[in-house]
Amino acid sequence: MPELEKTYTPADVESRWYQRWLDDKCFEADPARVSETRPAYSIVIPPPNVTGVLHMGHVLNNTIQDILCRRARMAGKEVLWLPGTDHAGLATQNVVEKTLKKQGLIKHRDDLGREKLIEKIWEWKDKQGDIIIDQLKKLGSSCDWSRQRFTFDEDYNRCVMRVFVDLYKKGLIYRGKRMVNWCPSSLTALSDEEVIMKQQKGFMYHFKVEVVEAPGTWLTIATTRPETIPGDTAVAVNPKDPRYADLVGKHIRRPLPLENQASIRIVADDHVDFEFGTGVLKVTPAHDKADFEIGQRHSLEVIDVLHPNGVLNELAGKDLAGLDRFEGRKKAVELLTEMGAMIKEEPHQNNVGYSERADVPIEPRLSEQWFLKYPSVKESQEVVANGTMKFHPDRWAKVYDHWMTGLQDWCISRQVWWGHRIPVWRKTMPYADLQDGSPLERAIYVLGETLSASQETSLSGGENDQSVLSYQWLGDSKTIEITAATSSDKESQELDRLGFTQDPDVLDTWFSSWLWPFATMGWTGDKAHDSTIPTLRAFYPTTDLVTGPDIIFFWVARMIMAGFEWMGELPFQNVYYTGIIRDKQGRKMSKSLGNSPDPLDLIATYSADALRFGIMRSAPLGQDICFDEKNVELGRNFCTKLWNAARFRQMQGGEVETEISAALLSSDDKWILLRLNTAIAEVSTALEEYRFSDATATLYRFFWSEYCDWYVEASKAVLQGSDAKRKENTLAVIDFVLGQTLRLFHPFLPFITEELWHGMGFNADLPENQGGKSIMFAVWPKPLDADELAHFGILPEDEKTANEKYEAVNLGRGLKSTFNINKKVRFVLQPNQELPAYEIEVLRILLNAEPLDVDSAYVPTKGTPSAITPLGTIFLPLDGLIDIEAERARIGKELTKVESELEKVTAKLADENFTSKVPQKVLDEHQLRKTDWQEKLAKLREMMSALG
RNA sequence: GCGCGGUUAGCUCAGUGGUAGAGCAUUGCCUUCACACGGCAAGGGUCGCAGGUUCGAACCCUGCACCGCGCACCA
Repeated sequence: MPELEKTYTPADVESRWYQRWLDDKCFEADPARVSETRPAYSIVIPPPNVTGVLHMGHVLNNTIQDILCRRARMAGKEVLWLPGTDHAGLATQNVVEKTLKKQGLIKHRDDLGREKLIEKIWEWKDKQGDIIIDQLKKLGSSCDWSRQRFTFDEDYNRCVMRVFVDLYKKGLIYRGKRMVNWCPSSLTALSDEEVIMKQQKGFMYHFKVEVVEAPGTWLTIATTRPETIPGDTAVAVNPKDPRYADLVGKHIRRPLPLENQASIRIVADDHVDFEFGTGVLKVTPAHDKADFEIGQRHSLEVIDVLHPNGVLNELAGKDLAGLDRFEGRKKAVELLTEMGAMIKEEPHQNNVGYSERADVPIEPRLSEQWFLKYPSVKESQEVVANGTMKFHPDRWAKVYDHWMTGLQDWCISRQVWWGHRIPVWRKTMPYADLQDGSPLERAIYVLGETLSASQETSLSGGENDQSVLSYQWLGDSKTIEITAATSSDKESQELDRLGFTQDPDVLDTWFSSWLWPFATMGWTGDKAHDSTIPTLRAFYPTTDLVTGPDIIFFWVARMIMAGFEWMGELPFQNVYYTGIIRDKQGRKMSKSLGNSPDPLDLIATYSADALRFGIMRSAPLGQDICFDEKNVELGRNFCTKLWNAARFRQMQGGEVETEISAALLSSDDKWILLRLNTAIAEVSTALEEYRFSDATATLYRFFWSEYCDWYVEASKAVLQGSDAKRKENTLAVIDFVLGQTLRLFHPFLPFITEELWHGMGFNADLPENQGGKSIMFAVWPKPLDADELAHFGILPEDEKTANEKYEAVNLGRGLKSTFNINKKVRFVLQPNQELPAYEIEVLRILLNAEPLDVDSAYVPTKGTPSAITPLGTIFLPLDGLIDIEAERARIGKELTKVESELEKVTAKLADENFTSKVPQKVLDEHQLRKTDWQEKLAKLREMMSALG
């Protein structure tokens, strides 16, 4: 056995083993190895942004995935943990643009232009993109890096294109002019999910307007956005509101812009709540979703007074034009005040939608965008509702169901450059020109003859290449607008060549992410071909998904729908939702607060194992995690303890023993084997139920208190003794327990367990693929079954035997502590049963007694402290140092407690209400308790009177 | 407004009807030949509040309060 270093140096060990695992291809999944006896287990990683750096959320999430994967490997499964990164459209473009600006290379992205900027981003990606991957490796993540994917790599892009065209063909994707969430900072449309509502403290402004038909009659309007008054094209009241009934149909004079105080209609609309404000609503169809709808109902004009970047335009009037929307608000208030229209402004709290990414208020804006009607909704909703797919914790199923019930079409187009470009081309041309064109054009021409006003047809007819053409005759019936959507490279090149213009927009990042579980496995969309792809066949659907509940709509729900739509099957069987990491004060960790520790610093200080253990220990199922560095420190301490316990074993010498002789087992041996059984069962169950903090708690308790504090200390009676045979047997027990323990720990602490596995020689004599090469393939422990326990002669009551001994030790130590004795000291035991020499020796060692006299006839000096234990009475003779008062006080205190407990239980048993209704088992328990307390009381009284 | 989660020792949390628990922190003692990143021991809780069910409630029911989150939303 090679000797273990006195101190553990994780940095060296961790990098050395990680490299070794890579070299040995330990993480690589082989579909060919999957069989009935070797089932597949798979996870796809939630791909971190390419620009990202590892934060505590990643640590939590990936540690959990790694634990699941490593445990699955040990359970004999063929494991695929498929890694990769997300191109993260807008976020990445922002980061690169910002950097280029900082470097003074550009002032605006237009300085570079679309193609050049995309080139720059690719450069950035190639240079910076793998940072987070390297960081995941530092954490110990056992991903199959040979299969690493990127949501914008060539094959992946093809998947996205194919899916788009497929949905387009199915009529689920459409283009339309709608009110969308517009981000004035990023200058793009956003989906509803990317808008977060924030509570705002602002003002409600009340201003008056005069009714045109009845001069002198004024209406008061309440608004939070006076800067949009120039865009007002009506005011609305509730049709049932008696206050304004006679004004409907009349007009008011719009106060702004000053140079164009148009007369606008008073309309009646149910949307208006007459309790709110003054019951009069200004209607700005261009800048409010509800107002837009009112506008539709009443055919109102739409006046857009804002530039896309949130600056007021010329339609806002000369006073406001050129001002930012917030400055414009102040200015509008000033103008209203000057003209005497302002009545009051009062503080007002309302909710404003913010762009999640840019953190600025969004503007509802009418624009032409691409929308998707979600596919496979019904199956997706059902699969979770009926429990076929399980959410952990399951309360998220309700949240999911609620969202799925109220699905709104998804705005999938983004006005940025970095992303999958919408594969739609357009060209307007005289129909006649098609006749002499390219084969494609001629084909269109031929089809065109049969076209009515607008029609769709498939172009290629090929099975793989999907494309669809649609036509729209323009007014003169001689010109047509041709729209082509295609996922074929060849066709898109042809379209470019023919002067078709591709749609400038790119797709929402999540439109690629939702294909992740199958697009990463080689999916092409060609059913015949896909059914032959070994990876897809073996590993889809995946087993578990581990993610944060914050992306349940963004990602999880959409992946489920995509899974059904293109694979005809759910994408994963279980979804585990992690908690959100908070700091000690309960605040969410964020860059801006600077309260998120750098995981790499933590790894450098405490080791990756320590970080993993620390975070798992504080991550209960379904709760947010309150992160405290103390937990990582504790993880480090735990690793040190493990290291030293292994060293202790090594210092006892001898080879690794495997044969345990039943005949030579001590009560302590039997006890630790039973405790190990319990630990194995608890950890296994906890992992199956995704209760990671419970699993670590069990490991901690078992190893630290049960194994180290009790078992190892007790077995020193044998190890320091002279019986070589017994010593050898105890070492065999220790080796067995340590070997099993290392296995149990491995998913949590991959590095140190691997180091010790080899350092202790546990790998020797094991087959290559079952622990010989790496502990990660060692068989997961299972508790000794009834036959094995019988073989070793272990009975359930053996646990009690040892426990009684340990209780006696506790009480003896308590005596010592009470009297401030901290040296080896003489104890006397008056036993209530026959005790073997071995047990007495264990007691002596654990009590640190010198000597421990066993004497049934012992007569203590008056005032000798004593304790009643399950093994008899223990005395601590203090020759000459007796403090009778102190002992009397101690016993007195205990007497009080015992008396009150006895009183309670006696009262209960005397109550007929209790005794007549309670089950027999509970009654027996109480009876027993009563007897115990009575016995104790008697002994204590005896002790008290012995004090004189 | 609707929904979800939480409220137990100074802190972080276990504990789904029968004697209130763990780790950390605190305090005291101990450098004993695996480990001071250690060992031994001690103190510390009317289980958010108010009702109810029950022989018995931290646990089940009702209401309330506070903290956090999600959805919706009235200008």
